[in-house]
Amino acid sequence: MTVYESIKRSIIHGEFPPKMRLTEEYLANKLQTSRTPIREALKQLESEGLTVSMKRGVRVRHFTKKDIQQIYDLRTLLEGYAAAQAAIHRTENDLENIRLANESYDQAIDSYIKNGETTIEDILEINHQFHNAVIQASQNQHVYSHISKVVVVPLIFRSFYWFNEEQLKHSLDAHKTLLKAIEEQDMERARVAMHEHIYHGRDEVLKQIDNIDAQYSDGEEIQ
Amino acid sequence: MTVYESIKRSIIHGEFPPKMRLTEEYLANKLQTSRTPIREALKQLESEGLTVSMKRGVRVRHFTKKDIQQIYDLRTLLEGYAAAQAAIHRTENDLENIRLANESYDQAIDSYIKNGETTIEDILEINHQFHNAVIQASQNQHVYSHISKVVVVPLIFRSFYWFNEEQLKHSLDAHKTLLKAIEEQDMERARVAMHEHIYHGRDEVLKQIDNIDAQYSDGEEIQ
DNA sequence: CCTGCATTCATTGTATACAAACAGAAATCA
DNA sequence: TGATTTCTGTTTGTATACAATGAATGCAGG
Repeated sequence: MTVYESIKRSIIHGEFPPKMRLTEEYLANKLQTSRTPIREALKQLESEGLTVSMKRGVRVRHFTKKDIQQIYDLRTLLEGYAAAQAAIHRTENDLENIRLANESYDQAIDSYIKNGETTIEDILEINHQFHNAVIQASQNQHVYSHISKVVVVPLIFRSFYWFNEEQLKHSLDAHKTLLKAIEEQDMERARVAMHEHIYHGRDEVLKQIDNIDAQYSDGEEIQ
Repeated sequence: MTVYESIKRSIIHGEFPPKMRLTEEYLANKLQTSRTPIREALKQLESEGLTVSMKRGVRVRHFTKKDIQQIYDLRTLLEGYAAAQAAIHRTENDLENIRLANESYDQAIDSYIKNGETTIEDILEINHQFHNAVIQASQNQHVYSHISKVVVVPLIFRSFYWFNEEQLKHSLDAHKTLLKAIEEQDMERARVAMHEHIYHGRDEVLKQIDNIDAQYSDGEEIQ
């Protein structure tokens, strides 16, 4: 794992919480390396928006509720577009990949509900694979980099997630609707299916944020 | 000007042409600095997609015609969204900024046509200000970072641009239509106006690329 | 007690030395 | 001759020393 990936992981997993100051020496010590690779990694993280730098030093970015809303709006737009394009441009091979990811997702949720070995982390990962398969099928190489930027942020709130059986099944249904629309090359239905799917996720996350913690109100600004 | 800005500028202005290898020492020499700041800048540029790194070293990214098409599609999507949001959410202050930028644009084009002191570079800059004013009015802080990523790439082909009187006036009309839609809070008309505006630009750039140079065919891949 | 200034400390910015890795040339052997 | 290996030079990766710069602290004067 590179230095960059390691820091990113720590941010996403909440080990480095929002607003935490990241000094170079601290990170260098923690990751058993020198400051040079740390600085490079921090520059990358900053241009991806996961950190903010001030006159002196850099902090983990704090996202307000408003940020989450806006980021989800962009994600809806971008993934909706990807789904619509996938409906038109998908090859047979792409279709096969989406079907496979869909099956894995089906099984994972089944296993999770039946108290199998599957964890929430597994489900998130397989969900991610399904979405990636759709993006791949859109045949637009550039859309991926934009989507990955908006996908990461809500993961920071992962610890809040609470998936009940109903939500998971709802999500599975959404994937199936989407798959069908892409199979039938129905651009608009694909877009709408993706829109609804993501908006549903957005609502869930926002609800959780509201319930569990008040520190994400819009009042506070990113330092 | 920071090291990062300087390298970026050189890429955009074609001084560092596509596929050119950028060695750290060369850049350090050229910019009269050491390798450390150069490496940081290169990492940033890479995560913005302006360079590609190989096993050894980094090169200026080469964009094919297909890349340009896809990037313009994304720009259309994103700026169209920004325009629609601006129509709903713009404040009076935003409106004033857009109007001002529009006026500057009007004057600049007038001056350019009448062989005033205004250059194409000036017009590009003022056009940019107008678009930024619209993005600002959308009230979505995050959309800007995505748009700036897709706006930069076509600039690399700036040397191909050929603006005739007709095109400039067409562009000015488009801005005015957009401004009106935003004034009247007509979301859909704002979106459509922006879509058409950008698609027009896209067509022009693609036409120029076709005419002037054959090296951007899809066959070649980015090394 | 508060405000402005100076000193001190922590941390970042930059340069540079050295180690590691890769690419290309040269040499060796079949 | 052609393939494979070894050697060599160039360029990147990492560590570290030192310089520069904010931030914090304390002190003096109003």
